[in-house]
Amino acid sequence: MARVTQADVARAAGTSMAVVSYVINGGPRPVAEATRKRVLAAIEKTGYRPDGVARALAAGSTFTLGLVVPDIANEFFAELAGAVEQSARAAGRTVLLANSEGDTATEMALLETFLQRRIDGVVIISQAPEAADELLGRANTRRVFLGASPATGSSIGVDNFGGAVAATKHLLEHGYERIAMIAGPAGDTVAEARLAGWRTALAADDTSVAARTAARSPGAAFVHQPFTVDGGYVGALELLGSSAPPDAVFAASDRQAIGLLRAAADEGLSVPDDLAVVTFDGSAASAYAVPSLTTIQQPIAEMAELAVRQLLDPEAEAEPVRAVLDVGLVVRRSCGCPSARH
Amino acid sequence: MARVTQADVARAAGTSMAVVSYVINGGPRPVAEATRKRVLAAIEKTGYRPDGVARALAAGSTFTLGLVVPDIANEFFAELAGAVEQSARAAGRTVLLANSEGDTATEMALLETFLQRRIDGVVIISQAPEAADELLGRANTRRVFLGASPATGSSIGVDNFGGAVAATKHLLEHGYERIAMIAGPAGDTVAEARLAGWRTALAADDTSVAARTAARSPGAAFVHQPFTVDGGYVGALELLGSSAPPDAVFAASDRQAIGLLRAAADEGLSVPDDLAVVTFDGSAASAYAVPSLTTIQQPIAEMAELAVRQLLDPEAEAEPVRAVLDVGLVVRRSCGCPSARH
DNA sequence: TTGAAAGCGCTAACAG
DNA sequence: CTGTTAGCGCTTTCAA
Repeated sequence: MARVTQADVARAAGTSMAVVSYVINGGPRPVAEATRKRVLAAIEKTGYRPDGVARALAAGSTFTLGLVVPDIANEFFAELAGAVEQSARAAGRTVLLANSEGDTATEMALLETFLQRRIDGVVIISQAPEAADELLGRANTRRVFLGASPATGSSIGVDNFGGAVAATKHLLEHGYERIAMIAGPAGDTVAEARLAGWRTALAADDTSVAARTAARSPGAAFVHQPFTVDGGYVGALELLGSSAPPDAVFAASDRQAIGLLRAAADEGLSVPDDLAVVTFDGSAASAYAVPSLTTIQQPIAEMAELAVRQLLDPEAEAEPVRAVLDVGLVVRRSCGCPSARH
Repeated sequence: MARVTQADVARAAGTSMAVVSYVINGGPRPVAEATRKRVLAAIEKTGYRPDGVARALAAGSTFTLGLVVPDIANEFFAELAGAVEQSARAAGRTVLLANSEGDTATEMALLETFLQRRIDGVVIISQAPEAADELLGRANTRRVFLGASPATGSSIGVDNFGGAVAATKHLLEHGYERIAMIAGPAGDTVAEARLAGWRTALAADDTSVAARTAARSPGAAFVHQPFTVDGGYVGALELLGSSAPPDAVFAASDRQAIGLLRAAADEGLSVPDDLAVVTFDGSAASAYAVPSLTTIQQPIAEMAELAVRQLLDPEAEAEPVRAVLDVGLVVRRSCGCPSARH
């Protein structure tokens, strides 16, 4: 009933612990084929299971990656977490998941416990990139930031500005004239980039009333709201209740768009007929919504894969990635495109 | 730059490693207040961070819990994962999250890596409860099953049967006569319990056409589908396309209900006017859907809390919990209740 | 109340 | 190619 250790296996195989270790790890010394077979048989026979903790202590690696997200119940982060876990698993690593709840102090506390557990690296969607980077740097721990990132070091993001421009342009091409925006929290880098994209696209389109409106009273046509369903709901009500309600809205995230849909329904507005919507993220929820949401799709799997590779690749140690991935417009129903499936 | 160890702290405090350990862990031996202060100061000064791996090896506990869910991108599981993580964190534990992808082999492999990492216990939503229980039992690892569970051991579930009865009854009270069901996968215990509840409620209501229909051709009024949005979509199309389409549907999960909503929209059916819907789970998505979904609410936080407590409580070791928690009907718009908010 | 030292189970020099 | 052994950093027994 006691735990089977490497020593037991060695005894059963009539060899030494070192050799057992070599066959398990495929190195660092070669082992004769016959010996290898005997060891494997002994492992089988004894039901030996390597002790990851002891191995981590001796080898100096836990084979574990940490992932910090603001909110795992947010489908976008849930999908990302799933993708990271998959990439990590493919690389023989396990992932420790933590929720910062969008709170800086919690985030730092989580990183602290990660460090205590000696994770090999962390993927983080940070609320305070500089502070997080500094802490991890001091602990000499590899890290890659998704979204908001510190001035230096590895980060993977998407072209938030370009995506927002594309989204807004699409709405403009539909002929909508009062294109409002539900933006993310003020000060958030990602949110600001999307907001800037929307502004830029409108400004470039001098025929639109929206452009003139935005230019004259830049505060009128958008609202800052958290990246939540509720944020989208509240923001939408505000926009729709204004003296000059929009005929289209660009929501900075799928979560907000879901809230916007709910608000439109409450106001008796039909989407896209009375109000067109384009959003940002491309989580599965955007496809399932009624009506389905035209959205700027983030390459989730690619981001996850890239992040994990950067963390694990010994070569990559020296030179950080500063990736800005492309996003694509996925046309569905909510923008009013007649040809869209669903 | 090298790692600060307990020995460094001991040196800085002018004491021994043992004493440092005592103050960090608050035992098992008492420490003079003055010494304690010196040690604390030394920890501060050196920037010492305990090594969780070494501690785990020496103490025999990793302070880590494992959680296995079928699919983290499913909002219900995501919410559950969030709740488990929160409960675990409150108890000073970290959680290792893994996705079985609904696959038995993957599930077993994940449990195997958990065991290697010597997690202190696991919370699992299993595809193969008996096999999982056997594996964990052999490894002497504490576990609690959520949903499907083995014949013995700790499990926490909800009253699936009762909830389904309540959901169906509610539809019956509305006066709907052809109440169909999108059931979960055939053979799944949870799915079968919900299906049985629906059947029972219909059978008890001898005035309804649905009851007669179900009694005469039990295969006609329900379809087995996976617990996914797509499953709901496909199932709904099948039901709606039948020669005697339903005027109400009970979906076995929120995910399926989302798909059902989409299918209804595609068919030009308005919910709840043309088709009433009640679902099961009560994830946040059910509240955000348009129309908002009347649902059987599972007590997610309570389940998580109970599970973590059972895993950690030394007393609980001997006697397993076999909890069946109550569920409640949350009335929203999709069932046709006029008074419902949204 | 404190300290010395024996492990926890494994990896990887190093020596053969 | 194989074996011996010194740690990895911490907890805890045991003796002082």
